[in-house]
Amino acid sequence: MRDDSPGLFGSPPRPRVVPVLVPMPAPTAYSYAVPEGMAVEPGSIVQVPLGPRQVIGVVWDGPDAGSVDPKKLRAITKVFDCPPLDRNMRTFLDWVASYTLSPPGYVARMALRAPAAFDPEPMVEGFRFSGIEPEKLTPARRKVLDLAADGLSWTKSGLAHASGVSTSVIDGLVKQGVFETVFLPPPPLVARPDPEFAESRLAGPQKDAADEILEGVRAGGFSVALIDGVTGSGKTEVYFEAIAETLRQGKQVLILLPEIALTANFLERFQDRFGAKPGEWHSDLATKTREKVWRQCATGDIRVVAGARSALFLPFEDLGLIIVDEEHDPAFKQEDRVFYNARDMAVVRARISGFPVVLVSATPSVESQVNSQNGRYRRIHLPTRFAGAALPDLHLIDMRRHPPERGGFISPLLLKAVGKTVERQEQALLFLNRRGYAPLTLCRVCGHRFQCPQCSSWLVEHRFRGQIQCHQCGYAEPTPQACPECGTLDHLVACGPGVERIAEEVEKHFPDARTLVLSSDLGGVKRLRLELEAIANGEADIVIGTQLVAKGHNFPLMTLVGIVDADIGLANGDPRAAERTFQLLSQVTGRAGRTGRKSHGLLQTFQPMHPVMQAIVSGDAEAFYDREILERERAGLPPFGRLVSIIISADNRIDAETHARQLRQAAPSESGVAVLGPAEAPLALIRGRHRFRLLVHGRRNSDMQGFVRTMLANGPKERRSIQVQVDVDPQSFL
DNA sequence: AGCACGCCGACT
DNA sequence: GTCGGCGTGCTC
Repeated sequence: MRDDSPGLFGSPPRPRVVPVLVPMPAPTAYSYAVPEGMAVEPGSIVQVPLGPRQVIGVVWDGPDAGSVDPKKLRAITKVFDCPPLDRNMRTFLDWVASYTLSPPGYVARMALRAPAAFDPEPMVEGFRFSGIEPEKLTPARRKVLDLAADGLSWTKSGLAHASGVSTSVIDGLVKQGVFETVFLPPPPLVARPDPEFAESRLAGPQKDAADEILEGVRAGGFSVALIDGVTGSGKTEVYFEAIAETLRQGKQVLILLPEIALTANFLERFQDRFGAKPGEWHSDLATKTREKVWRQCATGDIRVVAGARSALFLPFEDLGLIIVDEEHDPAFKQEDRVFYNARDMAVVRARISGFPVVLVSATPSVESQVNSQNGRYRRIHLPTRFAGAALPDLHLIDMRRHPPERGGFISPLLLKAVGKTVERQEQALLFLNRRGYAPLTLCRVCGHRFQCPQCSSWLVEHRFRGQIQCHQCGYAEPTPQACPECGTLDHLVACGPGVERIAEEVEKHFPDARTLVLSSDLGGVKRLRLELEAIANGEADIVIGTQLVAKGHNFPLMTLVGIVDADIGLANGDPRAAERTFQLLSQVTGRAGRTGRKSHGLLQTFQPMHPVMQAIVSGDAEAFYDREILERERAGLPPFGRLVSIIISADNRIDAETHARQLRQAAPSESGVAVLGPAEAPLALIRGRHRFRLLVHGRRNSDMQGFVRTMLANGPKERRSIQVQVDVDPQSFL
């Protein structure tokens, strides 16, 4: 119990009260009392009581609002022995909360995603030669003592291993007092990368590009560079030099990669240059490792982290550079809870802390293109491939003029090209971004379509597995023989192609060729690895692959890339459809042409005049971007406008949440949707520098309507809801 | 987010 | 008569 005896002047001593962010959707920090003798400061990571349980929170900035009923006030349970989140980190978290319209407690929680990392790692038990000779010196004991005679400390297993004896030998020596127990700091997770480990082999344009980036790194302070260049132009080698320079300055480095690109291949390349692996951070890290990485980032033991988007919220001790590789990749966007794009938030974190960011992509996002055109980002262009590897020759196949034979999906032109490639004993890649056998199955008798019982999207037949699967929620069942609607047997018909169906067609035409399907659903990572290796060793002639072939894997023997349906994704209502298609097709066709031999790309399309198709075959990316930028500007889409809907929930939270979910799914991808209570709404509206329109939920919304009318020019729209659209200048994150 | 509480429909 | 679904309110 607290001391509540009267103070010197008669009034009870008031406990110190501090704001604490707790993992809850509350609009502001909660207030907690600091027990006598407990030392906390802004950024301290603490445990506090919240309702019936204990939660992790962070002491926040500013004086406590003092508005909480003192009777409600509870005390902080404990402070963790852990570096507090620094001022810049706190500013960053506040900024992200405000920009994404998210509760600050949720954003803070993203920085505290390591359950038991907040207390120091336990010391490791070790042993040191005490100077006392053993009574009996056996050969095994001799070996151990030879190693440990210098008085350095060893772990038990380390010493046993190094001297080639079993641990019981050590146990015996410890018992006799030959070794004394010491406690060692836990070993670092990864070794320190050495900027001088391997000499940089850059020359020509790569060298110039690296020099230009180094200039920014040496100058210090905030800057953004955008490196662009085709696959194989040496982008990674160039940014490795920026990392080396930052390490020389004694600062930490973060490399953000799309989840899938965090491959062994990348880690090896890093190790070849720096002599050690970077720390890794991604969603399927073991809890223990996760905690170690978090902790060692905070203490500075880890100098470089390569991670997925959530690594942006690690509490680095002294971060000095962020690299965002494949910056255009949609995987940088988080679309649940806190909606953010890690690429943009990386720029914000760098601006707040005052250090450089390097964005990297062969096919930059339209946003970054705009930012580099208007001078916000420094553009660094790598014009050529390494070692003279040529880009493939690209051509369109007009599917209206060269249709496939009945029941097929590959035009005679593409089949011919595949045939020739196989004859020359080279490899061909057929790309189709559709898993399974057919995207839709229906009954020829009654027209029944197989739909997911859980989420109502189409069930996709997977013939290899004998299943029909939902690609939305993962639901699966064995492929039925009879129609569940009318019961007719054997009248189910597959509509449209998937990779399995393309494989079937290929095997029909080239029965002697070795055909391989690469798809994320066919076996785990291990199998995929083996298959990629087999392809590199020339153990396949024709590879049929989904999206995953676009991501960073190289196929040195590939001389033909055929895009089965280049038009997929052009007409799906996403305002980024054209951009995505452009990026995907560029990445896939970039897989070929690293052999030194002549290579080709053939794109099957029904829209040969479409600007995306034209830009791809002509290699004129600028033309595509210029056009896309104009269209976006005209439509007020990102990067020129951001749609933010604020839903004010008066008395029906469930409806409002459902509505919010719908809006999030339907709206352009950079939009924000916030659900607020009536009390919070005015605050949010005034705080933001937004222009907007509103959506109010609830039956009792007359008071809301009055509020909205005075707040905004346009009043209530529908009976129960008023939409507020907030257009935020997306550049305001700078 | 989690948890308790209170309100209505369907059952041992 | 209760069990349990869902909707609502509260947590410093």
